[in-house]
Amino acid sequence: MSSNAAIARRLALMAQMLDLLGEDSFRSSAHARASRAIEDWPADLHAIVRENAAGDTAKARLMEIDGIGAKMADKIIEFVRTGRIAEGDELAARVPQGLLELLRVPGLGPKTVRAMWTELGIVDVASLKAKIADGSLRSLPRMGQKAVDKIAASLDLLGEADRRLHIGPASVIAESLVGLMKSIPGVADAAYAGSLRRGRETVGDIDVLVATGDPAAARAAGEAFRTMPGVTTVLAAGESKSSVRVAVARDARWDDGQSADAAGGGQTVQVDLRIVHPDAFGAALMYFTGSKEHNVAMRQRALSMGLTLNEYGLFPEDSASTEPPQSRGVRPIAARTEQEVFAKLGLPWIPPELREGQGDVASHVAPRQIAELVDVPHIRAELHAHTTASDGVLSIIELATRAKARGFHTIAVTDHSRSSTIARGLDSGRLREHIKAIHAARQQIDGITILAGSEVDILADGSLDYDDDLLAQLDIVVASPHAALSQDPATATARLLKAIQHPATRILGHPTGRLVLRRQGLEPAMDELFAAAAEHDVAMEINAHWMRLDLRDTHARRALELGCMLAINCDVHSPGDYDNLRFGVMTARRAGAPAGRVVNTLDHDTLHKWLRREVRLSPGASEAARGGTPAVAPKTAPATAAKAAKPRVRSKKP
DNA sequence: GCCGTTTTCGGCCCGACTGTTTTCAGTCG
Repeated sequence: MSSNAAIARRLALMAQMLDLLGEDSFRSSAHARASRAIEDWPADLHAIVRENAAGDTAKARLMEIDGIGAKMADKIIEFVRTGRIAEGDELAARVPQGLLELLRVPGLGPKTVRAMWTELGIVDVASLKAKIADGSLRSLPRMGQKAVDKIAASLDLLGEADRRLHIGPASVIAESLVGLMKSIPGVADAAYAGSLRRGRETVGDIDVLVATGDPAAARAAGEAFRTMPGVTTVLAAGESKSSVRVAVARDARWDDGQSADAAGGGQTVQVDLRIVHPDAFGAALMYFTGSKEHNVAMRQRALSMGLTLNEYGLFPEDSASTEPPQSRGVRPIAARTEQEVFAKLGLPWIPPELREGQGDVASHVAPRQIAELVDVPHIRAELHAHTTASDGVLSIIELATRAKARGFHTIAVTDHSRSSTIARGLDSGRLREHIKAIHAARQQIDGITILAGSEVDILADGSLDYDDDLLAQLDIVVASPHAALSQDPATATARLLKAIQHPATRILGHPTGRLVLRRQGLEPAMDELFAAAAEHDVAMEINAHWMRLDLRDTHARRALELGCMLAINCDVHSPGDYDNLRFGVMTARRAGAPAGRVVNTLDHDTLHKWLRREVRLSPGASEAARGGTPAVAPKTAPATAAKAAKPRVRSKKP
């Protein structure tokens, strides 16, 4: 767990314990909000506290984060210095820790769990099961047999509900469902929303929106949704909202048997369907895309303009009425498209990837920066691909043909180096032959340049896996860590720095080696890597495979701030891997990356000059700051290099 | 516990669904 995640988790637990104790709910939500703010914060809070040894400086820096006030900053500092938060320990002493597990049961919230605890002495899953068995759970207020049955069923699925799903398989489910909905007569439109649309690397559920003004079509859509293939449970079935759980297909390449649960069953994911009128589709899409923080900020912005915003549209605010405007027949000012709602709020259309509530609604998101954000059509080259020579399934020609069909001008063949024995890495002799084969393939296909490269292992000591003479013969070297991924941070930092400094290295491939939801990977000092990469003009890769997404969004944002170039590569092993490009692009967009900072968007000549080190592209930290990237700065720039990049979003206390 | 172009006190987003109720509390997103 990264250090920010540890702090975030502690504060989230405190929020839950406050709830269970029946304390002020706003105090609880303040802790929950702080937790979310920290979890997504791009800079390492431990570093901020350590680097600002004077307590007041660290505190001031922390308080620049939206949602962190004086007391929360003190708690963070205390946690960094001692590994504990005294107030959290006191709460933990008052709350049976088994109750926290109960909060994860779908349908059980703090009020109910608190009642179970105080009325019936339930303190954990076991005692809850006992009270269900002896029938005493029914004695709680508003606790009927149906509710008891539901809780009993949920208990069996405990742990499943909060398992997150990779963006790759989630997209497959969402897109097939959107297709199904659009095929229903009378359905005007359908789209997925939620964290999937924002391009988060994992999602907790899938939200799909259907637009229709026809009640019969609405009923048909709901029915089709609840009976589609893969549905294991129907959780809710209303007129405008249904929820189901759907079985997730397993992925052969990454399936190591661990994804099945103890009972041998597969993973499921919750899918929510909302049916709205076409006239309100934009407002609904906006609402269900989130994030929660973004929505709160948007609503607050609306209120400050004398308007009120909900999933039915943007309305004039009428504080005299308690009934919502759409129920009173008030016509919305804007509702049909997202664009018009943003416009009426005086904002440019903010791409979903930037709607994380980190200042995106505040005034400093410039239309120009949004326009410059990298997008899939900008990508003109794939610089990390494998063939049958190592662990790919395509030949050189097949690889190039598919790249050309996508409109790419360059494809780099980068098979594994000799130390990656499991991936059939090439020894020096095979690599020499492979280079010849690539040169021969060039003669067989027009309209695309095939580069002879290698994905060279960064060995545990930071040296590269071939000798310098051989490396010098390659058109491109992607240097990547594959083994020794449990090194301590200091060793990992030195290792990767050495690889960046090697004159042959052009791209640092999947820099941490993490696998999403599977493996933590290396935890080097990212700022040091990015500074070195900017200096040596090495591009930092965003590996687009949904299992890797390495660099992750927050790291990529930091890399841009420190003046690095990025590379977005599919790490192609099979034909379908080219389709992962969008996940890498979304990750880059979440980092605020302009197309001009991604080497894969370069025209042919510039790219090849860069590969030959005839031009330098990395702007470096000071230039990057002047360039105003990334598109959305956090509330304040998290560390020194970016401090000059942006004015503060808004100053808090003087 | 946080926050401020209504503010340093008094607010804090808003609606659907469920299951339990004859009008609503709790959960969820």
